[in-house]
Amino acid sequence: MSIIERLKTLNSPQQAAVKSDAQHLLVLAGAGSGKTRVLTHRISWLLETGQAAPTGVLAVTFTNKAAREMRSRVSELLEQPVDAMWIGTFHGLAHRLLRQHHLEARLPREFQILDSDDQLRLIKRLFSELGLKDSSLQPKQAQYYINDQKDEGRRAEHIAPSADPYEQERQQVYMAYQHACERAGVVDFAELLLRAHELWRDNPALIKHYRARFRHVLVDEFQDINTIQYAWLRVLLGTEGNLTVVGDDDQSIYGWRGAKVETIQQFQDDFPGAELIRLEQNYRSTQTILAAANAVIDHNQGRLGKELWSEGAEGEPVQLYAAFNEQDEARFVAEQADAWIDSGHSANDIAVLYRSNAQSRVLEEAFMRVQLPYRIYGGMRFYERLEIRNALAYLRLVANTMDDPAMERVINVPPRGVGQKSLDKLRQLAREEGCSLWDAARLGLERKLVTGKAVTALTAFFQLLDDLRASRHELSLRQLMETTLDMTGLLEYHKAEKGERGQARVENLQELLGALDMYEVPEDGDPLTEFLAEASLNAGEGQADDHEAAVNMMTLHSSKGLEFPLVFLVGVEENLFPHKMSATDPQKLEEERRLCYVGITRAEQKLFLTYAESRRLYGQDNFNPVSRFVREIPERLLAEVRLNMQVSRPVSGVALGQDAAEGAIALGALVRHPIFGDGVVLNFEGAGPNATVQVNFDGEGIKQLVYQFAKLEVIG
DNA sequence: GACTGAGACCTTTTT
DNA sequence: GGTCTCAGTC
Repeated sequence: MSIIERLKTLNSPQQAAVKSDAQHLLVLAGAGSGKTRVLTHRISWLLETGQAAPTGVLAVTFTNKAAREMRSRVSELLEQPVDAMWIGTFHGLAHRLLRQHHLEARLPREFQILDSDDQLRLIKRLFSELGLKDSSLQPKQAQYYINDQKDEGRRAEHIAPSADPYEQERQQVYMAYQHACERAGVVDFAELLLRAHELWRDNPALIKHYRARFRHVLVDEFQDINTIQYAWLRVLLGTEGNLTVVGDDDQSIYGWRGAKVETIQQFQDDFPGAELIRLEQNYRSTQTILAAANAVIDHNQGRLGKELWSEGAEGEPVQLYAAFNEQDEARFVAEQADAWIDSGHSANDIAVLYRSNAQSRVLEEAFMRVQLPYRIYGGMRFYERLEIRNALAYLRLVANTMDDPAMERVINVPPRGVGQKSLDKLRQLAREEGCSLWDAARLGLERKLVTGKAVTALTAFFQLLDDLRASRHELSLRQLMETTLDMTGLLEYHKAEKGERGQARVENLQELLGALDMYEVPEDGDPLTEFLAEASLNAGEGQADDHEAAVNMMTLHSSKGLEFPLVFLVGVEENLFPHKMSATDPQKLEEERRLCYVGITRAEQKLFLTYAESRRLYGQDNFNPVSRFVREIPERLLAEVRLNMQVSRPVSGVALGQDAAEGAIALGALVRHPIFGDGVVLNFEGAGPNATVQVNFDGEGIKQLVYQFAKLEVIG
């Protein structure tokens, strides 16, 4: 298809965005408005009109998935591979730069990437070294602190000393952590970005080269950008570079990990004269669903402003179901999903979205009960599994003996008799000598600091690793890994684990061997180093999808970017959604609202909102009112689902009250009390004249009433 | 080094 | 309520 023909498939704002010759362009792309289409068409437009060479384009995303999709769609449009183009994630591109310029970046050639888990382990170790074991500061918090600082571009030595002891400890850990990373030649995720920024900022010749090269920079999901990523881009752009950003301030939901909505909101202040194009026509949802989404997000302040519209069908009202507890809610969702599938739809077309992972359990049970297949997004990913990390840690040591986190991980896995005592001695020695744990272990052997079992164990360990290191370039990656698994006994060790766990681990290790077989060795760079980096940067999708059709269950966060004909948004209750952690802070509350907007706009045809009058969470019963977000949806768009059925009791073995049995009043019924007003029936106790009823009254809370005196009027 | 019990934790997640 | 971590014991 020619460029002209292709442009005709776009609507007019989309065309304007593709063809714009503004130096700085902000495309405000609402949910389902063809954001990726615009981005990919714009890249191919720039190339085909000769405004840019393939080597002159830098396109950045946040996830590997998005990067892959962009690459394949651009390649499809251009009908040729686009290998010359730099399309990737912020971390991936930063990594590429640092490899190419490791000298200027003051990094060892074979630096390795430290992922979150190893980062935390390292911090824990530093805690004991620094004597912070009993501190009120937790290793996890220190980890967040360090990453936050790096995301803001702050180095430990640049932070002004604080008088606050707690703050001092955090700074102390940051400092020690940084030194440990440098010694080991490892770089964490945030460090990739920070280093890449410093690399460009501090090397005028280098940045001059890249500025001349990347004349066109394009950024996807710009609302998710953090401080250091933005700084990195701005260094690259200088005054001459062309920048296109695509994003939606209403879908900014990652503020809690450093993303700054303000950056997109103030784009036109940073780049005066920037062109702003809004994509507001939605190709995904019914008009009713869009109206609901618009109504909710309209309650936020400081938006760039945008109103989604559609030429599509008006569609059904949004269904609202008031369950009386979380069991009932889950049962309702499972039954509705089942009915929809029975009417000829695929389970794949259904999504159940929740605010927090803790909610998934009850839903899973309900789905199992009606025997509906489901699949849960998120969770442990391939390269995060223990056995995989153990195996890769050996390879990391083969690549770089300075890698202390790797050494710590495998020095006694599988157990070979280097216990806590010996290990402590070796750590101590490493500290004294200022050397790696590897070298310390060598020294320890020489100086006979370790005894008995540890001596034979370490001798064998070094023999093995030296052999592996020597044969590293003769063997393929697979052979190297196979030999490692075999000689270290790691495979045997995991095989011996009891139950299905052992078997699953062995299977995963075999899959790892398969992955090494399939790995395409890059033209430049060392295969092993490149593979290890790839494993960290692209930890792998969730569990491999079996090809059976299944209902999709996931958090609202992981639903961003996806769409489904039928969506259940469950647990729309105050304290759960918006989450109580966000209730007091207006900024956080707005982010929750954006999360709600994201959730609603996932739905194409039909949307259910459900909430529970009573919810058991962390072993406690909670009675939360319906979420404010529901109340922000105009009533004309909502339809309350009333089930014409007997609601089963959650607690077994307690007889229903006499009157209840007669049908005068049911669990979940709406009742009116002369004094307390309206409420919902939560529970019955006992039978006969002394039967009591528990009612959750609006504004009054929960009351226990003796039924025969309560003068309750059933109103729904 | 494996097992056990007490205690702490409990929002969202990518790279 | 469930899970995970850590310290203590065999």
